[in-house]
Amino acid sequence: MRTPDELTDLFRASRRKVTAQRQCIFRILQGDETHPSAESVHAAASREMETISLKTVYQTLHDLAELGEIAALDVGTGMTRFDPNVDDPHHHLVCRRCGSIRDLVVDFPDLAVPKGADLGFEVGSAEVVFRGLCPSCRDGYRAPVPAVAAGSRRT
Amino acid sequence: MRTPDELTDLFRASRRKVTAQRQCIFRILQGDETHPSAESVHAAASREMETISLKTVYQTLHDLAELGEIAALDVGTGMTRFDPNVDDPHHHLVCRRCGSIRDLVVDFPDLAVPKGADLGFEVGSAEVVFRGLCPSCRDGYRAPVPAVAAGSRRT
DNA sequence: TCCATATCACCAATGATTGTTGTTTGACAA
DNA sequence: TTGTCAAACAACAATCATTGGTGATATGGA
Repeated sequence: MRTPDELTDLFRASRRKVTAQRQCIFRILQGDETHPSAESVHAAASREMETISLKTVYQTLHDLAELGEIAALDVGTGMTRFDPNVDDPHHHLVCRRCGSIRDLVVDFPDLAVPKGADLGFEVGSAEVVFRGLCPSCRDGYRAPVPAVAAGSRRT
Repeated sequence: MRTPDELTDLFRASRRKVTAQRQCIFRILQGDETHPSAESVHAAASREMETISLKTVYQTLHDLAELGEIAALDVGTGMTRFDPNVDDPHHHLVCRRCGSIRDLVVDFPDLAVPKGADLGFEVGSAEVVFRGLCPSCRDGYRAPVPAVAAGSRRT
């Protein structure tokens, strides 16, 4: 993701308006490696702007995703997670207890659909999700698992 | 997944009851390679049993997943998809237009988190999702995209 | 500064999934 | 076969993440 200032220009160039709320969200995402949900971003933004609405946060996150400045991930934690790191290709480690996500910047050279095995699919991209336990959860720390969508029961 | 008869025994052995509804679901899943959603299974079951409730379908699918007889997948199509093929390890091809899923039985030997790169994570499993267009969608066929969860807008 | 329009905050709606409740039914033993 | 009881059923309401209206406000180029 670019800097808040660059994003300001980018938004104006794409006929989008730059509001105080959006700049606040830009700043929050800047350097955030926690792969926050919309809700998390809203919580952080609310600390700076009491009245910012969740809808505004969703809107801005979608705009950023549309511009390719952040990536929207669905790794089965019940909420869409947003990843400001779109500059170097990477995969993800997902904690199956608390849902925390870490980037894994490793290239798997042979990760491609073998010729003839694609069943006619026109394959565009590959994502790898490693599931396991994050250091905290592995060490038996029982943090309250963040509220998770009704339907995201994992096995 | 085992045969309906074997599943009957397995359910009894695990103190679960075997009802007509459950056996109907066993039969529907048997050999199904479409990675159906709970809703799809319910639609198929309704053809045999008018009054079967969606809740019952969810319950049985969860039981089967708990027993390891089917796998619950979240590949970002907005609904949990269920995969009766748990016997040979495989990955998935997901159509980004219509959400159809195909198995890809290919082993990627170097697919592992390199030592030292795991950030303290205790990694248990790896899933690969290839995204692209299925043959129908690639050929320009514009099937009505199945209704998708509100929050599953993909970029 | 002014205007067209994007964005805001608030509230209601949506869709997948789960909780609740009162009734039915499978499993197992007498 | 029948009695018993917990498990499972169907119907309905609730939940959670996310999105759709709507009237008011603020942005950015002229």
